[in-house]
Order: sequence, then C-alpha cells, then structure tokens
Amino acid sequence: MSVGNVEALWKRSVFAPVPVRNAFEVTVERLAQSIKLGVLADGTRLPPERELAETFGVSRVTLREAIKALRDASLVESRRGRGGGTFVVSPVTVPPRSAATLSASRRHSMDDALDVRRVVEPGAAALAATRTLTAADRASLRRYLDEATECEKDARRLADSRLHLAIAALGGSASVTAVVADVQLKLDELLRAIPVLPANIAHSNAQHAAIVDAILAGQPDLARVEMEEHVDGTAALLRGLLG
Amino acid sequence: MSVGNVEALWKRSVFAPVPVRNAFEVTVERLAQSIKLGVLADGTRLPPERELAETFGVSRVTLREAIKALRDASLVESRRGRGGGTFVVSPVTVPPRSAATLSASRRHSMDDALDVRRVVEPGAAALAATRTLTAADRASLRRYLDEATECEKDARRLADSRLHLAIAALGGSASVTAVVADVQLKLDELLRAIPVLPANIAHSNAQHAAIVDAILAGQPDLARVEMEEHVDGTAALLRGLLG
DNA sequence: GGAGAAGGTATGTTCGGCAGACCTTCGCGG
DNA sequence: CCGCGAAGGTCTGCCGAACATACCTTCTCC
Repeated sequence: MSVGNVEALWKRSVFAPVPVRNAFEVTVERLAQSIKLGVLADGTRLPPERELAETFGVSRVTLREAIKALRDASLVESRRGRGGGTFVVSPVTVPPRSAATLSASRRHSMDDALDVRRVVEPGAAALAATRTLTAADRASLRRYLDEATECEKDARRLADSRLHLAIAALGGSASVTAVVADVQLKLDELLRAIPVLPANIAHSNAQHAAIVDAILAGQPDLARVEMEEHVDGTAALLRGLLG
Repeated sequence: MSVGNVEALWKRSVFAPVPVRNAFEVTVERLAQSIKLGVLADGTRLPPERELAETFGVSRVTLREAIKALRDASLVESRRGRGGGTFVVSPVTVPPRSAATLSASRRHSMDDALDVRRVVEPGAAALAATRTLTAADRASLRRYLDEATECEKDARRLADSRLHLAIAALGGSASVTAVVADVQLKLDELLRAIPVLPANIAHSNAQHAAIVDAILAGQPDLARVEMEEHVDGTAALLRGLLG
C-alpha cells in the first residue's frame, strides 16, 4: 500500500516541474470550474467584459480569449447589442467517453483525488456542523439536498456537486471550499463515466439526507461519520468499475 | 460565527482576482517552502543550476533569479568552482517581529489557515494510520518524533513542522501533503511570534507521541482524535495570544 | 430613430522568460 | 604544479504573452 520512504517522497515533490500557469489558463479554469460545478447556474449572465476583466485583474483581451475558449467548449454563449452579454449555457451532458479502464497515470491521479476527498470532505462536513447557520443558509442547504434528490438523471451529477460544495462553503473557509471544488471537479469527470444503478442512487440520497440532518442538528462527529461512509461508498464504486 | 449565505460566498470567490503567478515566483516559493519546512535540511547541496532548471521546467536565467532571491533572504549561499554549488543555510531564527495583535486581514487569513488545518491534519493522520508502513518509514517517523521532542528551543519549530509534514507524507497522497505543507508554512510564521511556555511544550510533546503511537499501531480513529486535540490546542493558543 | 450598453476588432508597446554562447572560479587528479 | 572540468556568473538577442487604448458594430429600449 505505502510507497515508502518519506524523504524520497519529499524530494520527489520538491524536484518536480513547477506548475507555471498564465493569466489566460487561470481565467479559463476559474470560469469553467464555476460553470461545471453549477456555481454559475444555467442562464446566468456574466458581468460585462470590461468590468469582469477588472475584477479578475487581467486585461480585457485576455478575458476575451478565455471567454472564446469557453464558447468553443459550449459552456457560454454571447449576444451583442444593448442587453447583450455572455450567458452560461446549460452544461449538456458531455459524451461520457466511457473509458472502461484507466491508464496508469490517470489511475494514480484518481487515487490521489480519492485520498484528498477522504481527508477533506468529512472534515468539511464536521466543520459546517460546528457553525451556527443563518435561516437562509439552512434553507439553501435543504434546497440543494432536495435538488440532488429529486432530479432526473442528467442533472443529477451537477446537483450532487453543488450539494457537496454547499456543505464545504458552510464551513466558512474559502480555502477548504476551494479544495473541495477541485476534488469534485476531478471526480465529476470520472463519475460521469460509470453507470448509475437505481440502488446506488437511493443509497446516495439517504446518505446525503443523513449528512444534511447532522449538519443542521449541529452534530460534527455524526456529520463526519456519515460523510465518511458516503465518500467511501463512491470511492469503492469508482475503484471497482474503473480500477 | 457563520458569515451566511452560501451563494454569496460562492460569488465572492468566483469574482475575485485570479492569482497569476509567474515562473520566477513559483520557483522561489517552491524552494523557500522546502527550506523553511526543513524538507531541504541545513547544508544540503542543491543540484547544479543547469540540471535543476531542467527538472523545474524553467530556464536557467529564471532559476538563477530565484536563487538570488533566496540568497538575499539568507536561505542559501553559493560557492563557485569545482565542488561548488548552492547550499541550504541554517534557517537561523528570523526576528519574530512580535506583532502583539493582527490586522483584520491577517486575522482572517489566520482563521482560514486554522480552519484548513482543523480539517486536513486530522484526516491526514487518520490516512497515515490506514497504511501499512515499511520498516524504514516507521523508523523515520520515530526519528522525527524524537527530534521534535529533544531539541533546543530554536530548532523546535522546524522539527515540529517536519514531523507534521512527515505524518502527512505517510498518507501517500501528494496533494494532501501539499495542503499540509502550505498550512504549516502559514502557521509557522505566527507560531514563531508567540512565547513558548515549558508547559505547552510538554503538552505538545505528549500529544505528538500519542499521534505517532496511534499511526504506528494502525488506529486511524485514534490518530484522528489525537491530532484533533493537538490542533485545537495550538489553535486556542494562537487565537488567545494574537486574536 | 437615436442613445447607450454591450460585444468585436486593431495597433503598438512593454516585459517576462527563453536559448545559447561565453567568462570566471577553483578543487582534484595526474 | 598545472591544467582539466565542474560548477556558478554574465551577456546578447529573441519571442510571445499580456497590456492599454482607441475604435467599430450590433442591438434593445426609450
């Protein structure tokens, strides 16, 4: 199981290529992630380019290139003229490219993502349960739970991501939320590629409900345990069907 | 406690400046972090510039600029000629700039870091406890524990960081380790700024020992609980003395 | 039907990062 | 003792990403 030798692991991560990301890439990623995770819902209108460029701290040219990339990926569409703008377009279920098995490197990446998730999401759920939530937040959380439960197959993955993200956000830590967002995005791709059985869905729904209940009841330990079980469940599913 | 309104939180993090980091900055950060956390120990010789530039995937010019920055910060020193090179220099305790209180923004940043830590480190400890460790790893872990316990004041923080990082690394997930490294670095600064009482040290040592024991015994739940207590302890200390 | 708010386009400039050749130091082996 | 070679230090020219700015085009709403 363990790869062994702490020092070797450290050295390997120190002496690895530095991830250099230019403004264009980062901008695309920011927007694409927000859309794919449902933070920017279908039909949402983005702020005007000039304004958005300023809040992002990039030039308008760069922002436009990013938007063009999103348009090419059918994630947004733009309309000109007064009352125009750039609008989020429904993330129509992308072809799942049902890779029955994964290459070794993707397998590693999946294992890493699952480990991160196993560490972070239960903690995030527990954190959320320690907060005293406003009425609005409690309502939001319930709504996201409902949406994840009562939606047809296509929209299900989106609603699921959104629920997990909402739980993380309720913890109140931007960094924790960011990590959860990352991991959700990585696993989302994979989860789209596996068949969903009704039994799995029902099980998952029940677990979601238990997690939300624990958070609303302010029981951190319970929330963590429930989330652990939930996460372990999907991990087993992924490892079983794609390993 | 809670800031409320999930959607508002999301929007705020979507419509925020994109963090654009050039090759130079990333390179400096990579090396500085490795040194400050003790992953690159005092006296270590870095690979030759040409080689290191290639493994980092940056040009030699850029790497040299980064090294110059580190030299200006007294983190490394360079010697020329055959058998020369760039050597890690002992991170002599930097002047703690004992800011009795923190500005509002730094306060926020600290709270965020503490939240992340509260979520990630217990999970990482639990993860490590699920692994079957090699004899070498078990020995390493014990050694880091000893070093953190039996060292004089100045080196203590470094050894502490290294122990926490080793625990994270044993989990086997590069991403988890990276998050722990980040959070250790942020808190390290703050922890250097507060006075250390002998009682605190003794308490901390005992907790470290308990965590390591749980990991070596393969008891994830126990490891998590012990780490939670440990983390909560330092969090209370920081909040009490700097809040 | 025009004012104005939006996206679309064009131009020139700046600056980070790169490649590659070259110089300088200095320990080690012959 | 001397010179080879491995290391850091320097210089020059180039490319492309990102920027600022100005201007054009489309289209809705008044």
